[in-house]
Amino acid sequence: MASNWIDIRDEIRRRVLERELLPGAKLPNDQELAEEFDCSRTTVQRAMLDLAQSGTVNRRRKGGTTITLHPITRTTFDIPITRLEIEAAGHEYGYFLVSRDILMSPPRVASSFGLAEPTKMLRVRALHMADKQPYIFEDRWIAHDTTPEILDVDLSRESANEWLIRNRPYSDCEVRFLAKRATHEEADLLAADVDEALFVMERTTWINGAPITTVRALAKPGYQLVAKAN
Amino acid sequence: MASNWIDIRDEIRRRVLERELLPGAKLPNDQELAEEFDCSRTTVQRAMLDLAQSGTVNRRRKGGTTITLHPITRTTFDIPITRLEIEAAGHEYGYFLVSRDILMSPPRVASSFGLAEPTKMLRVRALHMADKQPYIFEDRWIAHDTTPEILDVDLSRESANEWLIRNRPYSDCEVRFLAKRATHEEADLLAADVDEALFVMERTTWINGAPITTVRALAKPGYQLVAKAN
DNA sequence: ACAATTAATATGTGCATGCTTAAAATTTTT
DNA sequence: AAAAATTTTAAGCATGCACATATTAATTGT
Repeated sequence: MASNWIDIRDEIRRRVLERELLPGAKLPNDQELAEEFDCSRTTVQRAMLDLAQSGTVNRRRKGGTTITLHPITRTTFDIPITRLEIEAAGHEYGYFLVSRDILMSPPRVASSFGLAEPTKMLRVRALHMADKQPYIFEDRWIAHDTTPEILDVDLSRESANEWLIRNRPYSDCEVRFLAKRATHEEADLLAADVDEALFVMERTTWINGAPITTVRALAKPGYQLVAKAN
Repeated sequence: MASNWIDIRDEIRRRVLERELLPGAKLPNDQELAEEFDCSRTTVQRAMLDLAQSGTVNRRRKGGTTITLHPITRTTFDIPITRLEIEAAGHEYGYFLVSRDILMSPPRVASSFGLAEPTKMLRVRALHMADKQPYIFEDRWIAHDTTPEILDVDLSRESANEWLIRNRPYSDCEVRFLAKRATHEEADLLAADVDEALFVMERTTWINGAPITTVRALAKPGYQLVAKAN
């Protein structure tokens, strides 16, 4: 008779799905649910924690538990290291440094860090390849004042991304997905047509508020990011 | 002296950040950590649950807890209902039905449901507008054999999405992000240039294995999806 | 009428204990 | 001796109970 937390979660989820519980509806409190499901309040709590994390319900102390008013699709994407993504797909990984310069960051880059003023940064552009074919082109800006060691790294051998992941921890990360038309140069690098639509992943990282790096990764035409929701 | 679960989580996270714990490293078991942090195993378990869900550690019964070998960027996106997204941004929402037909689904659509054979489906194309400007164009296919009521709905007044959300629960959902070049017609509808790069969100839903709907949403030029990771 | 205080209530946290699972070690079988 | 079946055991996982904390509502004081 007594339920475990997964049964409870699934049953509440079913009630939401079957419209027995409508968006905005208030659930009985944990104690009452525990009686209904013939278990302790802890077990109900465990189920509710999961439902709250998946965005199905909202919980507020004293306010109780309510079904999320406006249904959303909550999706979790794992963005891997490009080399590993390529190798996991069974392809041969290749890496090619396109350019390495110390430049003033353009407004787009400064603003992605939330900075008003452009600063001098290390800009690294590189190409990741799968089975000799272009896969992802990355255009990276590194705040070398917070990570001076990067200036001594041979970036023609290893991608800045992998060096940074091994050596420069970050505390905050912002991710941004968008689409962008290929410029002449980008089309050339990615073996794409000019004006081809490219899928773009931008990532910016900070350590305790200080900028580390921002990268715009342009994927080859046809690239897709897939996830299962719910 | 005794720690709470958030302190423990943050301390483990700090050790990973500071490279005191390297990728692949094995953590002490919950019992030992409980002694170190002067608390019960349950409290450690709670911290570890959180770390596992954020992708920082992997836990295996008997195998113990290890730091994730290949760091990934795990990001959670909440994709809202378009009307609410527009209204939340303080814009006036507009909706316009472009077409409504019963057609054989093309291979692309059949395969997104995992079906080999094309079937007859209801195809609805509609435009969502923000302050009279095109915002998102959606091209939707609905399996009307599993949802026959949709055939009686006046889709010139309400978007199929909102009707479905209110009336047709789903159990599984797949999300896909990509970029696509605007065709003449798409450019026209979205007030974009031909060949403009469009950000595309595709969502396919099922109820217990049976197809419900698949939608390709083309966002206006400049659209971005943003999330904080970690 | 308004602000400050107090009470009530629902969720959150921590601890103790027992259960479940998967890897490793052992035994049995072929 | 190798392979299959079994037992052991070391980990994480789940649950029941008691207490902490936040938020709302009611009450009291000015």
